[in-house]
Amino acid sequence: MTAKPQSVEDFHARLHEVSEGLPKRMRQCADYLAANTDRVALSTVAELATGAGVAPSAMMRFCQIMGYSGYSDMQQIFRAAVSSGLPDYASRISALRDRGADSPSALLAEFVDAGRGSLETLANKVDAAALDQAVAALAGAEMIHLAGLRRAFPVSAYLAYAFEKMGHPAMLHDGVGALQQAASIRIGDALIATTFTPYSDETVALIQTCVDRDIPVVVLTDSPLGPVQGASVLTLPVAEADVGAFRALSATHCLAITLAVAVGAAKSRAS
Amino acid sequence: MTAKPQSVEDFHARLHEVSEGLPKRMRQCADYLAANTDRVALSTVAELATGAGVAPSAMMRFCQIMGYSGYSDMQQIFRAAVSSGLPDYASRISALRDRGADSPSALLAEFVDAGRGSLETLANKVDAAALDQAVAALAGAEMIHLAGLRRAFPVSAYLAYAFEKMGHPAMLHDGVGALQQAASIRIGDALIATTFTPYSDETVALIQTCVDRDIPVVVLTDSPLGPVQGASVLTLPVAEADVGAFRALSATHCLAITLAVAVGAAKSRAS
DNA sequence: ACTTCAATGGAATGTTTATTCCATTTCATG
DNA sequence: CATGAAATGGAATAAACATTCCATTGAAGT
Repeated sequence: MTAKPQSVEDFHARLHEVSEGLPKRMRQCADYLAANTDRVALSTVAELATGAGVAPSAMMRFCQIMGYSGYSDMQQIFRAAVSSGLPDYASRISALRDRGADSPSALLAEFVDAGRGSLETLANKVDAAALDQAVAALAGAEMIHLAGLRRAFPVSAYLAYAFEKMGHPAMLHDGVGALQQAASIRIGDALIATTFTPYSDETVALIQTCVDRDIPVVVLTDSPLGPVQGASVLTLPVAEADVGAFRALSATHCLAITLAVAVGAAKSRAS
Repeated sequence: MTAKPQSVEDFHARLHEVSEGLPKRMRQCADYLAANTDRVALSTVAELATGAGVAPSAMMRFCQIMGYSGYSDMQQIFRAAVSSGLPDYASRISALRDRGADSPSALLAEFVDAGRGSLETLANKVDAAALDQAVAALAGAEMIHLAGLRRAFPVSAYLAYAFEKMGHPAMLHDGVGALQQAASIRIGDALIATTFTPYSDETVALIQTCVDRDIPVVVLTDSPLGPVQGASVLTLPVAEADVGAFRALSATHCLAITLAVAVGAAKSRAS
C-alpha cells in the first residue's frame, strides 16, 4: 500500500499514478481534482462532488483510493499549503499601505503586489509549447543576439550576463557609439528581442532585418500580436501590471532568465 | 448601524474604527485579529478564541460587534480573499512542472515561484523606516549616480531609465570605454549602488570614495551587512531566492523602481 | 439469458463546529 | 456599601458536515 501523499506535489504524482484503469466516476473525480486542486482547501465534499458531477460518497471513495482516510485527511495537505504560501503576506501588504498613500512603503506595496500578480499571470497564461519552440530555435544558434532599448534594455542586459556566465556566445546590441551592430548578425545566429508598446523603431527594424534573412527571432513583448509577424518570428507575450506610469518587469525578467537557462541546458545536453 | 465590511480592507478600517472604548475581552479579540488576519480563513472559532485567549462566545460577540451575523459570515470575506488571491496559481505551477524535470516549462515554474517568494519576503522583511531615510537622502541630491556591474547592471540600467523618464538628473556608471566616471560625482550628489556577493571591486571602490567624501550612498544588496559601512551609507538588504546558479532579481527590481518613483514623487512635491 | 461482482447513489449516522442562552462575575454609580 | 448594568465563561443546542452503510444499478463473464 502506497503511503498517502504528504504534499501537493506528491498528490499530483499519485494522481498521475492511479489515473489509468479507473472506473467512470472515479475518473471524473481525478480529472476534476487535477483541474481544480486549489479549491480543495476551502470547499466541502459536497461542493467538490457537485463540481465533479458525482455523489459525495463517490468523492469520499476517491479520497480513500488516493490513500487518505477520508476527505478531511486529504484537505489538511492543501490547507497547510495555503497557509504556508501566504504566511502573513496579506497583512504585511496592508500594513505597508497603512503608512500613508504617498509613502515609499505604500509604493513598495503597490509594486510588490503588481509584480506578484504579473508572475501569477505569467504562470497561468504562458504557452508551454511556444516556450519549447523558442528554446529549440535558440538552442540551434551559433551566437545569440540581444536587442532591447529604453525600458527593455535591462532585460537584454540581464540576458547578456546570463549567457556570458554560461559561456554561450551572445552579443548585446546596446547602440553604444551609434555603431551599426546589425551587420554582425550572420546566418546560423538567432535574435532575442525585447520591446514594449510603443515599440522602439530601432528594435523593430532589427527584427525586420532578421525576418528578411530568415534568421530565427524570439520576441518578448507585452502584446499577443507582437511588433512584427513573420515565418521565423516566435512571439512570447507577457502581461505586465502597471503601477502608475511604471512597471517592475518582474514577469519579463523571469521569462527571460528562463529562456537563457533552458537554452544553456539544451546546449550542454546536446554536446 | 454600519454595514458589515465586505473586503479585507474594509475589515481593517472597521477594526480601527471600533478599536477604542472596547471592553477588555473584546480588545483582546481585536488585537489578535489585527495581528493574525490571515488565519481567519482556515481556523475555527475555537482555535481563534484560544489564540486570542478568550472564550469562543466572546469571539462570537466580537464578530457581531464588527457587523457580521456570526463567525461564518465573517469568515466568508477572508475565504473569498484567499481564493481570489491564488486563482489557480498553485495548480498551474504544478502543471508546468509536470511537463518534465528539464523542460523549459518546469524551469519557468521554478523561476516564477522563486520570484514570488522573493517578493513576499521583501514585503515581510523590508525596513520601512530605512526605506524612508533612503528616499529622503536621495531626494536631497542634485544628481543621482547609479553603480552596478555584472548581474547588478540591469538594475542600475533600469533605474537610469526611470530617472530619465521622470526628468531627474541621473548618471549610469557603466564602465564603457574604461573611462573614470567616478570624478563626476560632486558634493550634493548621491549614489545608488547595487551589488551582490561576491561584491565587485569597482563598485566597492566607488562606494568607498563616496563615503570618504561624505556623499550619501544607498546600497541595494543581498546581505544585511552590505559591502561597506559608513556614516553616509544606508544599506537596503534584499533576500533573493536562487534557482540553481541563477536568480531572477524580481525583488531587487521592485525595490529599485520603488526608490526611483518615491524619489521622483518627493522631488515634485518639494518644488 | 443468467450469474456475479464491482460500482454507484442516496439515505442514515456520528462528529465537528457554530451559535445561543443563562448563571455568574466584574465594574461603575449612587 | 449596595445596586444595577454590562461583561464574561461555560454549558446546552442547533447546524453543517464528513463518513458509513446498504439497496440498486450496470457491466463482464459463463
